[in-house]
Amino acid sequence: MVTIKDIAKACGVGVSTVSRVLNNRPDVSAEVREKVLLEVRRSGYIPNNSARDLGRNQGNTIGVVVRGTGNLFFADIFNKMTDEADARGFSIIPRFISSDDDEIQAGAYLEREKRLRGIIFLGGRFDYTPEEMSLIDVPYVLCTYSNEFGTLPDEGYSSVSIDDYRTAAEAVEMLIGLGHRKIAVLIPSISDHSIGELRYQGYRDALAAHGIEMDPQLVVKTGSFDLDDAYKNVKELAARNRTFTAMFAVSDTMALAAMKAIEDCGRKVPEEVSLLAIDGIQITEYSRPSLTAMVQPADEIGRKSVELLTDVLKGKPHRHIRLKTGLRTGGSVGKSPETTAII
Amino acid sequence: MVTIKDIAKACGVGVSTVSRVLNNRPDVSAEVREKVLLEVRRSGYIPNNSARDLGRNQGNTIGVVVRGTGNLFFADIFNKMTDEADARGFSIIPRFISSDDDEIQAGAYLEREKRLRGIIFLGGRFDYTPEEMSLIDVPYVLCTYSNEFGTLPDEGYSSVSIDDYRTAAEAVEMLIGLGHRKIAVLIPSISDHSIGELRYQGYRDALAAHGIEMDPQLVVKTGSFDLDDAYKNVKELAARNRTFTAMFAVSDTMALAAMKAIEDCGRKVPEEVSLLAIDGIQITEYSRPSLTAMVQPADEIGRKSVELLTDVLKGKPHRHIRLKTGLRTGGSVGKSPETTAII
DNA sequence: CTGAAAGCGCTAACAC
DNA sequence: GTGTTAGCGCTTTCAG
Repeated sequence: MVTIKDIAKACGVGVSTVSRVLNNRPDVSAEVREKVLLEVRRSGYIPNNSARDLGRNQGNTIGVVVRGTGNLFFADIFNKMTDEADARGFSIIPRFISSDDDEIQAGAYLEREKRLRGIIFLGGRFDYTPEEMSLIDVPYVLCTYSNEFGTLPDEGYSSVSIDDYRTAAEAVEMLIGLGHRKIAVLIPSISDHSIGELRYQGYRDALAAHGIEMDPQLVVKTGSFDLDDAYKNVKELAARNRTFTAMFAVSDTMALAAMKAIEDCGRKVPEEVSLLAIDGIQITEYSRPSLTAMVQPADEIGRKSVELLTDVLKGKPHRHIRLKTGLRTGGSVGKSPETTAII
Repeated sequence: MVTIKDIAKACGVGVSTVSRVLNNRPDVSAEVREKVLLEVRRSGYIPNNSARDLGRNQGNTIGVVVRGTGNLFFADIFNKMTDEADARGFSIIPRFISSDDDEIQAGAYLEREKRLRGIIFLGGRFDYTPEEMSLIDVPYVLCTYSNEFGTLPDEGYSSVSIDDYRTAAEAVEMLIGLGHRKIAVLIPSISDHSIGELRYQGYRDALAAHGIEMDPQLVVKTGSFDLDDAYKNVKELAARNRTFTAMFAVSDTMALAAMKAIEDCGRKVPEEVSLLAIDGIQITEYSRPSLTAMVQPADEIGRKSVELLTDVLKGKPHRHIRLKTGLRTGGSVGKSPETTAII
């Protein structure tokens, strides 16, 4: 194996000079730099990352803790993160944990084990406290969520997310605009201080703003993002309650399960029940009818997360980015059948 | 930061003893081991990976080159790989490349840059030659595919895959058994020396074995695994050809797009057209009708890939594992309408 | 600008 | 069994 010493010897310079060249340090004469670079290329030398990391007592590794396995939306984001990290000279080490596990614990462990420079939390709770986060000693960014229910100072972390509350409210308002009054909501939990809670609030407030009384019967809490749970719960609702004409689902894939459940109960989407969701991953465009969704810009979320983190690593201050969602018009949303009847 | 020296000092032993305990070496007395372990836990000490790697002159990193971004099936597998790697004390560094990129090139670069111990190729071509693979200097395993069209010696690499040819043939035979004769196939390419080609051969041979002449019109080549391409191509076929009563898709998600295309052309699944695919990811169970599929054991594929690689790293010989697929009965497959008519 | 030398934290002989 | 010590390959003072 060719090491920095070999390069130094071959060029008749000291190792520190080679090190300087390798790290683009300015204090090397042009000709020496040229010679070293040439030898590096000739010999196919690639610096040993472990030695580097050990030497400067830090790596170029970013940990990504993905909470919620099987989340197809996260897969897209994660992909883009690795691309962006590569482009910026960082490696990404992923850790997938289930929604039941503690992401902070996982992150803290990963940080020490792998000497991370920073951590990106992809999916998680909104209620961290400074005490809790003190376990994490490197900069971190919350991805797809923020700290709405917690007490973290803004300047202590970065975040990239959509405005969950607003997006949900807009979605529900769109349904209201189409004449829907009995609007169900499909959600893992309304009080877990997680993304679902925020979207639930958007739903609740949108109804209230339009003078619509909320029917607790129509709040379907599944306990998870799992499709099977979504299907079961919606089927149960649809079987015993035929009043609702629309449903707002906090996730794309849950909406797909809901669509099946609703149709399996003999009700048509969108003629009898409209279905609207947040996320907008590609495959839900191919349901029948294709799912209407508030699309999160997955690529941008992934890229921005890495950008923010590396910026902080370079000394820039923490930032909080809110990305816009776009409406993907599908065929799952229509006017309320009751409206139509009245007309 | 707490280091191995701190532990040693606190326990009144030498660093090598601590090292031995940390590495589960047998030559340490039970009581010393106990004491060290206790102090490790008390202090929250976590070994520095870089130093470890440098010390033993090798990392514990496995590279995973994922070819084909957006492949939902791969996401599942990749997940499980990281779990298994963690459990075995390895980290995984992923690299996602598009189907147009060269996975060997990507792997070779990753190997040198990150000092990989081994590489897992998730998705790729089947026609590698030894010359080509000589770029890769560490053990590697081909995941979800093998070297059917190439010239690699079996003992030079590992692989984990299903029997693509057999699985495809079985799928088509199942359709034939239900009276179907005009069976279309949906596939990226029939001659790219990739997974599709193998499955195409299974399709072709199954037809031949049952004396059914293949209709070239019914071979839909999309050029990619992309859903949009699948939709467009199937729609085109369905618009001008109403003879086929069944379609075999080489991937789940393509099948979903096909289902939509077929129904958008006014034909019913499964009454008029049966649809059968390979992969079996969860979400395709929630199409309407739910997709019937030959399910690949994603979890096992992921875990076995890592197991095989780490085994080889321990000195064991390369192995080739063929995992069984299981039929997931959905609602997208039925008897041929022509059969029914005859009865 | 450049080189010598002292670590970074751990592993692995080697001696006891 | 256990401690001592010499590296692993690189970064980074510190002189010059």
